[in-house]
Amino acid sequence: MEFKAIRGVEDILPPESLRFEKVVDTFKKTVELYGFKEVILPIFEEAKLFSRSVGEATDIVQKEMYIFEDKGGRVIALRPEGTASAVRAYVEHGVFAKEPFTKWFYVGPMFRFERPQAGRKRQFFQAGCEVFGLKNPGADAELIKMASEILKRLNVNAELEINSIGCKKCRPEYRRALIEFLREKVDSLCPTCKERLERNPLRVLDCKEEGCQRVVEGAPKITDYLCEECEEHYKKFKEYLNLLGVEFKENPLLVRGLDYYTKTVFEFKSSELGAQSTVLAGGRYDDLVKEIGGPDTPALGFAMGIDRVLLLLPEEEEKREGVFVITRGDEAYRKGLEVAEFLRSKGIKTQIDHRQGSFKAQMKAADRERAAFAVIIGEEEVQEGFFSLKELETGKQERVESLEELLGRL
RNA sequence: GUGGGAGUAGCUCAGUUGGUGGAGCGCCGGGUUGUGGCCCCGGCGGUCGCGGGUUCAAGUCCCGUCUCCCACCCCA
Repeated sequence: MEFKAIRGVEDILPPESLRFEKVVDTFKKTVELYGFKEVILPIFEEAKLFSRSVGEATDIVQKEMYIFEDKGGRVIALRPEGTASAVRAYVEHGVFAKEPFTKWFYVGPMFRFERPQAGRKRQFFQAGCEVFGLKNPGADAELIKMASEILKRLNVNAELEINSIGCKKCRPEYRRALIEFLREKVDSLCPTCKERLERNPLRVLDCKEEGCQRVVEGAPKITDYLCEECEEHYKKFKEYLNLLGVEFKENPLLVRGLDYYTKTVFEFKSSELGAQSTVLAGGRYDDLVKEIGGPDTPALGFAMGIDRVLLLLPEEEEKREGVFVITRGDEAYRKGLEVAEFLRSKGIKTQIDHRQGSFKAQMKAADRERAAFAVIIGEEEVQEGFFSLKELETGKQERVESLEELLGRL
């Protein structure tokens, strides 16, 4: 085969595409219930936007971005995530000046140059939400409640883990304490963690290496180092989660891979997914809007991995719907074309068999297309001026005299 | 980027010590000159991922390469 989709990029054909749409539709309907409105954001941005927001030191920026120079000499990156663009748009259009708080959602492809695996493609799809202008812990709790509602409606079982990673006031102190602790045990750490120690010590906390995990068990906990404001926020946040009936597990080792997070972080994980188990995750990022050039504005959000949700969705049988028109002979075919258009004009999904094969072949097609009814027009029907209407589920067939009567029977 | 497994019909997979490639499902047709699903019969369908090598002879052995899967890593 000469042409193939490139590595890590895949086509989504029917019926999979129908399930994809169902996931997006469920997401949209749920978040709209909470007052979120859609933003449609560009797929590429100035590369600098991502190094600034996601973090210069992160793997996403260091080795996973698709970067190229356009013909105008601009350094462009395909977006590896959605939050950076949302924040940029929020600042660029002065949205903060128009409304006290903002709730946005977006859906679309993201790009990361990684080794492909199930649940990890180079082009993958996220549906995400962002909230700007709310510092209240109730907003955190409601956002997570909404996220759990989306998953529930999709019948996805996932466990929620939460943590607080503090703010720019208290995190540096914890960071110092952690580095100090880890330096003493440096010999027991894996090679990657030895490197992480100085540059990004929090990442050592969720290393899977057994030796590192044993070290981490005795390490200082971020939650013991939170400043008064962060501690109060975390406490209230948990209270509201309980109030809203959201089950969660506190995980003091939960840190996120992107630099912009502050205070609340959370992750929904599924045990049915193997290594790529995170289905939906996010957190608060109170400093990012200012970092991108806007006013000091608290914010929070999450993204859901649509491809991963799709892996968890059961395949279901397609429901019978609509009409399939079967004809025999030229005059009947002409009549059939008219009937099909008539039914469509009344909002009824209708197909007609253009192949002019045997009744048997056409009936088979009607069944395969999962039509609810077959309208049969043959010689007899043309001569006497009626239609035969067959209900495919039951096999019952009846004589229908007019288009109006046909419509009434469907 | 590292380590491991796998690529044979549209799909799921057999294929022995190297000797002219099979099944089930699906698709098309017939059994029913006007009727789907169940059953029976027949048919279409293959560059054995790709390239090279060994051999009289390669799906099978060797080398390279691409893709998928698993783990590391990363993350939604």
